[in-house]
Amino acid sequence: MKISDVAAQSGLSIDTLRFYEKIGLIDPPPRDGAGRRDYDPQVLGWIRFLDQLNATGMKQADRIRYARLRAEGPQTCAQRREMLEAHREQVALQLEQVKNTLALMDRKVALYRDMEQEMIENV
Amino acid sequence: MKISDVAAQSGLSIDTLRFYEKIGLIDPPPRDGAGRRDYDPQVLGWIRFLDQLNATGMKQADRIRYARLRAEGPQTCAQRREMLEAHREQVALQLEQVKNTLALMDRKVALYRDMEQEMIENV
DNA sequence: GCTTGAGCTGGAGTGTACTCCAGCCCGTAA
DNA sequence: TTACGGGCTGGAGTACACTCCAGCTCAAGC
Repeated sequence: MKISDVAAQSGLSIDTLRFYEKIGLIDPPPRDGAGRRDYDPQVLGWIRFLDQLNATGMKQADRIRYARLRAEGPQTCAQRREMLEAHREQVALQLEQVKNTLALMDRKVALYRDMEQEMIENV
Repeated sequence: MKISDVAAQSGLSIDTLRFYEKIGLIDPPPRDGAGRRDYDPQVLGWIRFLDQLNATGMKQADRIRYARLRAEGPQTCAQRREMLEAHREQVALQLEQVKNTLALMDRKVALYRDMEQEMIENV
């Protein structure tokens, strides 16, 4: 796959893909005869996972650390598992917080509706 | 309340409190005889709400817009409600994503455990 | 065979959200 | 009465995560 295809299918920009490669989040792909990156489509799954870690607030530095362990091969399973378990706890807390905020916003919206209603009645 | 008390109880730093005031997220509190900020404890509730908007990904610019509407008084209820409803949708999507990621991480952790077990057996 | 477009590199620039600092003032405790 | 500790201001600095740019190469279509 060309870099433009990966960009289109992953939602990352071409610049971001190269940036991720530079900082070690994505393995440098092989190059074609003209020196252009030629990605294995499997990279899409990895990018999706990186996005999910990102969206749940994992820091770049930690994602890089995870990516490096992953690149080292199966002997780093235990460390990767520990990282995921630690992040899992963060995400679980986040889930509670997001639920609370959702409920709070629903209450506030209802409150504002009441206030609007009252203002109409008091004309 | 002194600024140090608000900082201690809100979890924000003193610098951040002054910064929030500067950009319009927090109303400028009255000053004591020596020119020091003297906060109404109610600000704590407002800061907690700001934190929740923050933690659910609302942009600074939008939080400022909301704060400005709030400062304008009850006639801005409808606009604030609209903002909250829009953000509510974002948060609901986020909730789904966080749930998915949590499930994915659980699967991955289980997978890594299996792999570790297998590596032990294959010694 | 020349133009066009995609991709390449290294490095500079951007936006967001703080965070820190110098140099000042003021009120309380020793 | 002087030495602290806490607070003040305006402005500079930082961290993170991209994003953009100049100037180049290469391959393919006309």
